[in-house]
Amino acid sequence: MALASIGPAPFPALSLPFPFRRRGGMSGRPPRPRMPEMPMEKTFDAKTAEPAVSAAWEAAGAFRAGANARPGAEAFSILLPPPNVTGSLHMGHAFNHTLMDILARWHRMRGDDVLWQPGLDHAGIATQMVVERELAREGNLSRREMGREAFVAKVWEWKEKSGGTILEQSRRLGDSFDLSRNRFTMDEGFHDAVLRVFVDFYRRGLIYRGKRLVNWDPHFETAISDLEVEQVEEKGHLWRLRYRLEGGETYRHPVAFDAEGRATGWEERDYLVVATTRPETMLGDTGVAVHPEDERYRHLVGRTVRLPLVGRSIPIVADAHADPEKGTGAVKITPAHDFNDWEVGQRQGLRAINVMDTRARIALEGNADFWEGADASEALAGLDGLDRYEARDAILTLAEEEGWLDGTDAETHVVPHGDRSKVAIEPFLTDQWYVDAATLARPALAAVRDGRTRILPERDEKTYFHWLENIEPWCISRQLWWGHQIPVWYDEDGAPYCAMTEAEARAQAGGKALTRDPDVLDTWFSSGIWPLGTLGWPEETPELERYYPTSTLVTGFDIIFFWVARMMMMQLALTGEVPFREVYIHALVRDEKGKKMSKSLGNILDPIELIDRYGADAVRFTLTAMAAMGRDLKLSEERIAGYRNFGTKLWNAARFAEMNDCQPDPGFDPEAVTLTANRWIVGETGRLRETLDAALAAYRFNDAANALYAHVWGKVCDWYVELAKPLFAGAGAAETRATMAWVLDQCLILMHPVMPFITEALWGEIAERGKLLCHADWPGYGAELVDPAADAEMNWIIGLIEDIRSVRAQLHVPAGARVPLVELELAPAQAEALERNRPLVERLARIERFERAEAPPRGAITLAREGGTFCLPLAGVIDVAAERERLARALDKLGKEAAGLRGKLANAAFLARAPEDVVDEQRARLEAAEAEIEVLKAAAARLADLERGA
RNA sequence: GGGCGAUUAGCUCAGCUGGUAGAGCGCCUCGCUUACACCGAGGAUGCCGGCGGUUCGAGUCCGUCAUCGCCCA
Repeated sequence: MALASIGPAPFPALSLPFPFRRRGGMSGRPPRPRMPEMPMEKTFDAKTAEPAVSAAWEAAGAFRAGANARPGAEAFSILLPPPNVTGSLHMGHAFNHTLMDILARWHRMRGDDVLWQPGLDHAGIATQMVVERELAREGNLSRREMGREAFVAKVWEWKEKSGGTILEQSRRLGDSFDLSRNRFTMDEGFHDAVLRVFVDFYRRGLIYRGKRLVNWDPHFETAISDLEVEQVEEKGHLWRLRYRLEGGETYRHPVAFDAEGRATGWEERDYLVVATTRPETMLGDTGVAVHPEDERYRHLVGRTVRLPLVGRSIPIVADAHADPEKGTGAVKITPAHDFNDWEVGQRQGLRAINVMDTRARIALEGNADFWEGADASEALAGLDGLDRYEARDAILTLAEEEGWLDGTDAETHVVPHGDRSKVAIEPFLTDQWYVDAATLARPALAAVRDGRTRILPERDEKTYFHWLENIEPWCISRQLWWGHQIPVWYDEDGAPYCAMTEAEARAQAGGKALTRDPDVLDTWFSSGIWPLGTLGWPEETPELERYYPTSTLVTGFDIIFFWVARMMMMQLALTGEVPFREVYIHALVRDEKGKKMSKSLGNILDPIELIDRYGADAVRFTLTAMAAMGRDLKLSEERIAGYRNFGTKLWNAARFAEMNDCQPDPGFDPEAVTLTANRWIVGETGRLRETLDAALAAYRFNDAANALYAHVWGKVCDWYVELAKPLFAGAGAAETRATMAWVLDQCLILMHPVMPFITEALWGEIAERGKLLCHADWPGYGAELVDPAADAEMNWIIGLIEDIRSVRAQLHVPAGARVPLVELELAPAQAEALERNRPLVERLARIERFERAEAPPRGAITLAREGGTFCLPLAGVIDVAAERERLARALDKLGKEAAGLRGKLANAAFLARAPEDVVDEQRARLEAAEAEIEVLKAAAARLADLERGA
């Protein structure tokens, strides 16, 4: 022991200074003897220690791919979901990163070849938005004014300047990713890989161009994919418009009904009433649909109506899309501005007339499609150029004036909105590029179905299947400037040439003049190849060979579709191999009331602020402890404070060890210790390692955190440290000191993945070490360290101490008073146990002396324990009434338990059908309960005597 | 409308394969016993949402209803 106490360090000094270490190393001086005048502080100072620990890790290159890998190690690779360049660390990242970091550190300590790959996403629309806003604030030219090239240059400039702060912030959390391998989705190599995928998919027919309705974002003036659309419920109106029948047609329309719903009154009409939530789109109407079985309108199918305002003659068609129950049962059809209407139009052969521009303003001038069959009018001219909502009002006003507004009803309905712009999406007819997602989905489904990739929790596997089974073509072109420009060139006739470079495209075109498609790719198209792209694909790099497929993907449920499913599809299409073997999907971090954290609600907890206040370890431990699989976590600051206290507890246990000269002994053999308490805590440590590994292997992070907490606080601090105090004064002092040092070292090692900073700091604080803690060997011991005899003995002793304390407290024995303990009956095993551990009981239960007696002294309190009966002679000291109550409470509880057990054991079916060991267990419990009842009854009787006598 | 999930101590939640209901915080009573007051000792608190079923045995499995939440349309 006491190895470091004199002379030079037992290990060659580390090449890395520990600025947080006060002894040795710090100022370049050789290690000095212990300096009792400089004890550890009472609390861990996270603010100063964390940067120092980070610096030590970095100086050592501790997180480089393969660091600390043993020869022939298995690879463990994990990808950081690349945050947006514009991003900053929020609680969701903190949670996500903490879980990944735990896995990475755990595997690294186990000697696996760990690669944790970090990087950033260019995040097309989000970044373009941020930079545009910046430009406006600084009074610069707008995007359009400066032009594409200059704008993109600005974005790059901005990215260099302020992008990637999130990775800096991640270091505060302790993220152990390999920053030397940092990648960006717009890096040159990555860009080439993205284009290659496009070209490859194009050639294989997996990417195609199509003219169809897309979700158009009028704010950003770009197409977006289905996933980027949010359905928002809104209060709106249903307007009824009258479209006049052509050719002087009239019909009888039912207007009065009897109780059974039969028509009893009719009126003669020369018009059809259509109901709509979007009157402004009527300019593009090319039909009216009624349900084929709707008796009210059946006879009108095939006739035409005249579109008000426009004068276009449009047919009445029979289509099941028209719901007789909704509105008037007749619905206007605008194929160019509504997804359902588009379908109807396709089925019924109706024209699609686009009446808006890219900003969702009415666009009639020069609109040949529109004017075909329409009558020019002043009213129409007045609508041209109006915003869609202004146009709505104008049209309604005209309808009222002209008498074709039939009526208005209030209605709530669901309106699609852009998830970034928050404006209503306009279904818009354009040419876009699509990925044939259905084809790509098949292998992605198969890979999860046959277990090549496992998705946890299972529930999310279902979500994944459901989405892929019903997948729609993926629109990947965006009318933005920031992103990977689509590698397609067109000749004068509009024929496309897809190639990696313009030169190649020109060669394909036979030298014709070409212009490049101005659009860029959906951000998710490039992040979709994150696994391959970061490892150097399409080159056959050693990293690709070593780390692909990656081991685990840890990510939130909100990007299962956006990212996880698409990575599966794309990687499989490119290599035939899955991108990851396991996917762990975690839930959302919410505020303490369960609300989603959002800027507008102002309920954001900023992880950096919390780290400043409580330290990164506390934040990490909290997130880990709350990470029950698949459940959202409600984060409260109190909880974080609680786990900060936990760190302090560990710190003080180490401080206690230091004050008592417990130095790690490299030759310590945990199996060789002899004292019961030492054998017991060694066994507990063995159990912890097994529990912890099992929990981490199963992604049961909360189980891991709770096991650590229960061990460190509940076992080591509450009991072992207290037990060690008397032992330090006795014959086993040396063994106990060594065991204490070992136990604490094991705590540091096992806690390190979750609380890396405080453990690394303590590791350096306690002794000179050959290695950083983050590279310490993960132990392989387990339950073989458990000595059942020592375990049973210690638990019996602990139970006895607890009983005595409980009695003392309940009977208001002054906390400082020492009392005698009288042994009445004691089985041989228990007698030996007590004999061996007398000093522990004496100190922890505040016993004055041990006595033996045949019968309980008058006025004594009786304690019944398995294998022994004790008394505390407290006559005169105790509160008799309180004791009566205590006994009554105890007897009541035991009585209930015994009754339950008796009932069970009297049940013939139970005896016949339950497994033998269960039956035996119940019998043993009944016996124990009955024995205790006897003892307590006797005690109650004596107490009654005492009360009568007194 | 379709799918998924939740309902357990005052609060926030664990409870994996059915076999004595747990944790943290909060609360109450004591306590500066030299590791720790970011602490220690002790204590109180549960028709495990309702109903029905399977089982020797159900918080745990099945059905159903209610309430809440999320995703998709």
